[in-house]
Amino acid sequence: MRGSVVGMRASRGRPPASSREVLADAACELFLEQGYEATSITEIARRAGVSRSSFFNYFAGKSEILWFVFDGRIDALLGALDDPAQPLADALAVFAAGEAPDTLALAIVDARTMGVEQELAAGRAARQLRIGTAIAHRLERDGTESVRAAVIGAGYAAALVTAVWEWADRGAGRHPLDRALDDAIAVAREVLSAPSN
Amino acid sequence: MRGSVVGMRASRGRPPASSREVLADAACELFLEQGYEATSITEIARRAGVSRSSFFNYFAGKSEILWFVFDGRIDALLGALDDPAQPLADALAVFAAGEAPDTLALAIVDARTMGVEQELAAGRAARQLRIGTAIAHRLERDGTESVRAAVIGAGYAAALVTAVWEWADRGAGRHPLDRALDDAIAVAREVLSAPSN
DNA sequence: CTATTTGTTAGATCCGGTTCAACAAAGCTA
DNA sequence: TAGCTTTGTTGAACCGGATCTAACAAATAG
Repeated sequence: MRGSVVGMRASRGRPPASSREVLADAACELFLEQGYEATSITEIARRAGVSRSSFFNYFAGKSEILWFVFDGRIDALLGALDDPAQPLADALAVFAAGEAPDTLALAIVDARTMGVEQELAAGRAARQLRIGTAIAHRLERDGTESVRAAVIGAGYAAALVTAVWEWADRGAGRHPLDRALDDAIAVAREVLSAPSN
Repeated sequence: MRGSVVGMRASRGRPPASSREVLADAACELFLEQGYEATSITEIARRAGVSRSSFFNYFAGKSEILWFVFDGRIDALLGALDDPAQPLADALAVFAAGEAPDTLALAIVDARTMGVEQELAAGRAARQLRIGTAIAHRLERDGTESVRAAVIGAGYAAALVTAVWEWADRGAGRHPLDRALDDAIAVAREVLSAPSN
């Protein structure tokens, strides 16, 4: 059974000895056992059976373990926002449809036992701002004044991220994320519908 | 001329050999000369005539040099929001009236030459989220549903922070900050005035 | 003068992150 | 089969931010 991971390897070169999944699983185990801060990258790599150096071939840093799925959604959203033909509502729908951010949900639920509250707050802030400014840029490009655009963008961003948090807090598996996101978007649209969008 | 800094020292013990101001000035000089990342805490301390260890008696970290004035305003805002008697509008006015965040303004204007864009983005995100969630909590306490509260809070927060950025970009000294903030708050209030606040 | 309080300092230590050169395993081509 | 290229792993050194601690210094109160 060669090329074990998924399908056949198409490319040349030495095959990877591990995968993001393996690393992420090992990391989440350790986070639950000892907490996020107390777990060093060296330990994660050791448990995953990989060298510390190799860890950085899979993740740019420790925090990325929590965020990489979520960040994938954000990238998709930003791509959709860049397309002038696609209306804002459709771009937001793009964000709502995507892979479920499991590692993030785990971190949110077990934030206390993981001691990951600091990182979660900082990471959430960075993502929310990224989403908000992207939407704001789009609105500015379409002619909206800058402060107004910032307010609207931040509002939608807060709706999306808050929805993800509430979804995770309710037990990520039990309810579909896309529903929660659609509802949140609807609320935001209602609140943000002052004279001229 | 004893107890040089400000007034007489009331308390016992060894008097401080330096001050936040001295450290901050030395740091800003170095940031402008070599950039933010390239300037180590050791260098800052050396230029200020203080040991590296001592630096941490004045600032919790390198980034705090940029943010401590701004953070003071945020703390004031959060305190005002905690007072149930004080209406939201008044609390926002509290934020608008305060010391001018000079180190931050410098960093914003010279972000490129300082190479401080990363830190500015991350720090801004953290502050904007902090403001936004504080306002949202206040609204929730007053009976607003959570997603709606998050949207409104994030909107006001974005307005405030965006206003500070635009004020700095225009050359912090040339225009009064409080005016810019009042205008931004007005825009936010207008955008966020959907059915039921 | 002594005790207490406050602050400074050097040093060790830890960890995240970067960089680099050496090595290993695969496919491709002859 | 023998190289060559590509891709990936590994160890080691290095840097800087941050924490901690014990020793030292300077002021005041009694």
